[in-house]
Amino acid sequence: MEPAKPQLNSLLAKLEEAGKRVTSQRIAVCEALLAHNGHPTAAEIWQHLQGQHPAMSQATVYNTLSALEELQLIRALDIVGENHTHYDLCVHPHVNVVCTRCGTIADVHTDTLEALLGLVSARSSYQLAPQDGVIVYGLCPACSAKL
Amino acid sequence: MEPAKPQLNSLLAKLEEAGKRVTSQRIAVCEALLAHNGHPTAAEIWQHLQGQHPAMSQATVYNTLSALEELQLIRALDIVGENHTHYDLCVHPHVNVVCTRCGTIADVHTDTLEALLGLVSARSSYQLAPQDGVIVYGLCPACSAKL
DNA sequence: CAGTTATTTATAATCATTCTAACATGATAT
DNA sequence: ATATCATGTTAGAATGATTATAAATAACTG
Ligand SMILES: [Mn+2]
Ligand SMILES: [Mn+2]
Ligand SMILES: [Zn+2]
Ligand SMILES: [Zn+2]
Repeated sequence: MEPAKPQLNSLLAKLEEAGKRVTSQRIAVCEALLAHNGHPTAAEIWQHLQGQHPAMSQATVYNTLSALEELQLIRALDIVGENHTHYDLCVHPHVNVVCTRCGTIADVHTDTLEALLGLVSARSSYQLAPQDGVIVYGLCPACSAKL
Repeated sequence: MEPAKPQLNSLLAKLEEAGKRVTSQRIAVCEALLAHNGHPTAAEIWQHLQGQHPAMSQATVYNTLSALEELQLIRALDIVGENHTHYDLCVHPHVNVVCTRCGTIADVHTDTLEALLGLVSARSSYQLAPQDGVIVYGLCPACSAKL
């Protein structure tokens, strides 16, 4: 049900298509995004790159993530209670379920979300972005058990 | 369709019930929240109170909002691209539609959201908070027209 | 009232993110 | 190729919302 993970080549192709240069730093950030299977933060990407690209500046990570976000190749998730922005490689609309205790994020893919977005667009007259996802909050099974 | 705005007395009663003292500062913050019909930030609340309560510290506004949030009397909204947290007095699950150009927030109340949340809870096994709402992003009619 | 605790205040500290300016790199045009 | 120009990278400084601290104040208890 859930869409296939994007390929490195397609990310780089779209960067180039947008007139951005495909630098070694941008390739590395894209690779790190693909390597992380969840919803990484800028700091996590930067840390992950310290081994292979020790000269990489944090600003470059931030700049690259911003560029990818503007091209709608990734999505920024601002999560209440966390001070780092998380990024989502999956730009197909889906629900991100965040545990308010431990921060674990689960993805739920369902066409009920698309139904909701259609309804919201019609009712509000807002033009929604085609890859709008949502965040909901709760307790993950492990944290629920611990209470 | 949308639930009635909460009363000042009910907010204060729940604070007291939770063992919190009902101070003049907390009353003022609650009043300011009720007076603002939208989704105010801490800074907006504090500015609004400058006239009547010029000695009110920003920390008190932050502390009061945190207390109200913990008691689930208000909800924090972290919006991508804005650096201030917004607060929502309406804790009935609904969709907050944010304009990515001008920041205007519209509310959409629909039971499709509750259907979605039920489905998400079942599929993810997370225990969702009873007043979980969501945020979606788009262009408001006015901003759409300007492009 | 006196004793205890919660709250408020002013201020400083935190820290994720953005800005700056110098340098490096890649593309383009002679 | 070499010069020129635009774009990207870097280290470090600046920003600014939020949080922490510690002293002063206000509310509750008996
Ligand atoms: Mn996701
Ligand atoms: Mn709302
Ligand atoms: Zn958890
Ligand atoms: Zn707008």
